[in-house]
Amino acid sequence: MPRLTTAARAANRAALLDAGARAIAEHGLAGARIDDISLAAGLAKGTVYNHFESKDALFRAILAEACTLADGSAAQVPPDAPPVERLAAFVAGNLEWAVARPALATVFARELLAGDPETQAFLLQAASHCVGTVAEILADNVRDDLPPERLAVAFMCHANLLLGQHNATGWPSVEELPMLAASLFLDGAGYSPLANAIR
Amino acid sequence: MPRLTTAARAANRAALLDAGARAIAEHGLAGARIDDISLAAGLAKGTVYNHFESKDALFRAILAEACTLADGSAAQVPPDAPPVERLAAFVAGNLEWAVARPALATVFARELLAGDPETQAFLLQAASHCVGTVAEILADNVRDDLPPERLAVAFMCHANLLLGQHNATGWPSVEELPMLAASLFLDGAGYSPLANAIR
Amino acid sequence: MPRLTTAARAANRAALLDAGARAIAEHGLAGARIDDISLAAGLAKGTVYNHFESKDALFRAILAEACTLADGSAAQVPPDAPPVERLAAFVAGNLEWAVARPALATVFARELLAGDPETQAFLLQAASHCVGTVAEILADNVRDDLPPERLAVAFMCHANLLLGQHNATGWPSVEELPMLAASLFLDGAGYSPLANAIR
Amino acid sequence: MPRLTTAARAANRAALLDAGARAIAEHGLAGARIDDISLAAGLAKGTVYNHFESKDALFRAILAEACTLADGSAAQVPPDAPPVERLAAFVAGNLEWAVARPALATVFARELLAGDPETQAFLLQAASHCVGTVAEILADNVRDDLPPERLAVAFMCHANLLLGQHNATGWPSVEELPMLAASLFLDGAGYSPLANAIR
DNA sequence: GATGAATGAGGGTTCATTCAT
DNA sequence: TATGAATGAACCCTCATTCAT
Repeated sequence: MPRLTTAARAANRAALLDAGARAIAEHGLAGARIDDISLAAGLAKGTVYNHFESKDALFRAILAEACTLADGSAAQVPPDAPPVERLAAFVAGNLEWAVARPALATVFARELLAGDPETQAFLLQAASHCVGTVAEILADNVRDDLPPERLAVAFMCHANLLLGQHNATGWPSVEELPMLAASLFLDGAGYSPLANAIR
Repeated sequence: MPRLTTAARAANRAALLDAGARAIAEHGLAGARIDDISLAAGLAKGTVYNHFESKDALFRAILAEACTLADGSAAQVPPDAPPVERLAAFVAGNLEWAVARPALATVFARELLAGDPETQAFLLQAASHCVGTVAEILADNVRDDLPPERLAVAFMCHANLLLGQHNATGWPSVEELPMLAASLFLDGAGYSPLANAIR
Repeated sequence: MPRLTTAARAANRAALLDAGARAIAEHGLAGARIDDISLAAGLAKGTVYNHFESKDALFRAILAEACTLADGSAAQVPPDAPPVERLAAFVAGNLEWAVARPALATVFARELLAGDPETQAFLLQAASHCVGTVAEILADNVRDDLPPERLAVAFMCHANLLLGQHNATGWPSVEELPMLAASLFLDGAGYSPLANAIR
Repeated sequence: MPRLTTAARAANRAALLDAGARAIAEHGLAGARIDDISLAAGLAKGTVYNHFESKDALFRAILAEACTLADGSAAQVPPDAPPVERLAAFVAGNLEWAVARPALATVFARELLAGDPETQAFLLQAASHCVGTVAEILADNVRDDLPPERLAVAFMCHANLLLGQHNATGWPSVEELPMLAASLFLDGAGYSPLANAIR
């Protein structure tokens, strides 16, 4: 079996993942039809089952791909910088793939925000490096009464909420979004002249 | 000679709304079965359709009920108090029904956070009084670069995220949740000695 | 139980028969809903079952009413007249109620033309006087190779077909329809100068 | 790599059309169950929906098949012959498929005679060649007061009525039916010695 | 007798999954 | 390996009928 076939096979798999993310982003998991996904990928229905055990396995693979991208973004956060800038860099890194693959980002955000517990657990485990990085940023820089790991997830949700705002209304722009997310999270939305002054 | 059992009819409708919220909270809209909902309400399948046009109409009625409860909570926010306390009172008011009817709150939060645009638009319109109250609280107390209406929705999402935390892990407790939500939102998670000092 | 109530009860029954005929004419037996019928009669759903055993019994009662009217028309055919005129008189008599109650006529015609065997048998028995009258007219005036009873039914179908034409297109008019039906049936549509000459 | 079993697929479609015609002839459209139709065709319920959009689309396809057969019969009517014989040939041609597929003929006749206006319009359009042929035969050979197209439909109904007689009672026989239909239609049922003499 | 809410069997339709080619 | 027709369990919804008031 020549390696060209292997490359084509990988391309088919990637096409299915992409088409699946787009269908699920638009119609939800239950509303996305295997038939439509395979057609959008330029393949036949049955081919989906040559690559994935089931619709659910396809869904999981899509989430896993998003987690891999998120983990990759986390790896590029500069180690030595103020917390606000590290958080903003984290958001900016994720924004790169989220802008390139908006459907994938939509699915990822939706499950992170409101997925059932099982799916959320899967995400946290598959994106553990990502969560750990954010938690580490926050660990020494937040109020003592807040557990860092939970805040890390909260921050990711918070950033995704802003991305939803951007997708829906254009505000905030891609350029301002990372710093806005970071500063809103750390300093709040309140009008604090003193806090702003020292920032 | 109209039916005299108007009260019984209303009770049946309420039972269907409650059973529907519970089923949808657990299995999602697509996964909730009309048959199960009616049985959980102690009624037969067909009775659902004496009260609601379709599964989707039932879903909408459930969301509308949540919006009504949210609007009611908003009406009880004290007019003269510091913003943090008004926000906390808003959260506390909603917490009352959210704790009494966790499934309803779950459905409401999920759609507010991650519903499709159509559903989100429905929610904002059905809970417009609620959104308006929060926006009014925030209007004079947030950084100038942030539109109050959007922040109002963001705050509601933010509080629901914390409620999700509470339901999943027990933290934060019902008592501390309102003030935590309000202060996190206004002042951020950052360690700001000066800001904390003046708070 | 006072007799006024009895009259009202009869009126309710008549209203149900009329509404039933209209609903069935428009939507067919399967498509006509008991709910709609009772509402159109100004009554509630359950009342139908105070007057008729079942939907099917209502249907049968509607057909029986049509048969009664048809039998009445047959009774008024003049005994001493040329066959063509007697047939025309038969058609004209039926046209009176058919024009007054088009829905009832539609249901009657449809079942006569294309009802299932059971229903057709019911009609022939319920309208036996009517069929007998036509058969008697035809008995001595048709080709020897044709059985009169079957021709009687054929003639009634034939006349109903023309009524359908009238209802759909306005042609032939109510005035010309009876004689057209009779003459077409007896003399055919062919251009027969000799036959026409002696007619 | 398209499916190679195109022939098998066509056979399945034909089996569904045939089973559908038989079920609808026996129970009516509303009374025919998709489940029974598919089982009678040796297929599973869902397969019906691989071939037809809906029950109604299946019904339409059945009618269309009858119209195609009717059009084919019309094409074989000899061009140069007396009108009576051309009409009889038309009936004989249709009798061939009607005898081979009695259920299909029953459905076709029922809708032609008593279908709702929409269905009748569909039939006339789908069998336009057939109607045109009969109208052309009648055009120069009927009384001046009769529009040929309407008579064409009337003749088809008339012939179907006789076919119904044949199916129900055995009279008239298949052999005598075509000429009886033609002569009854053109010359009527009346005892016209002169007309008969010149025929 | 009239009412209309409740009932639940019944049936049309969907779609994830299988498997012969 | 890719294909796509076949499968059938699952599920929403309809509506004739019942019966407590």
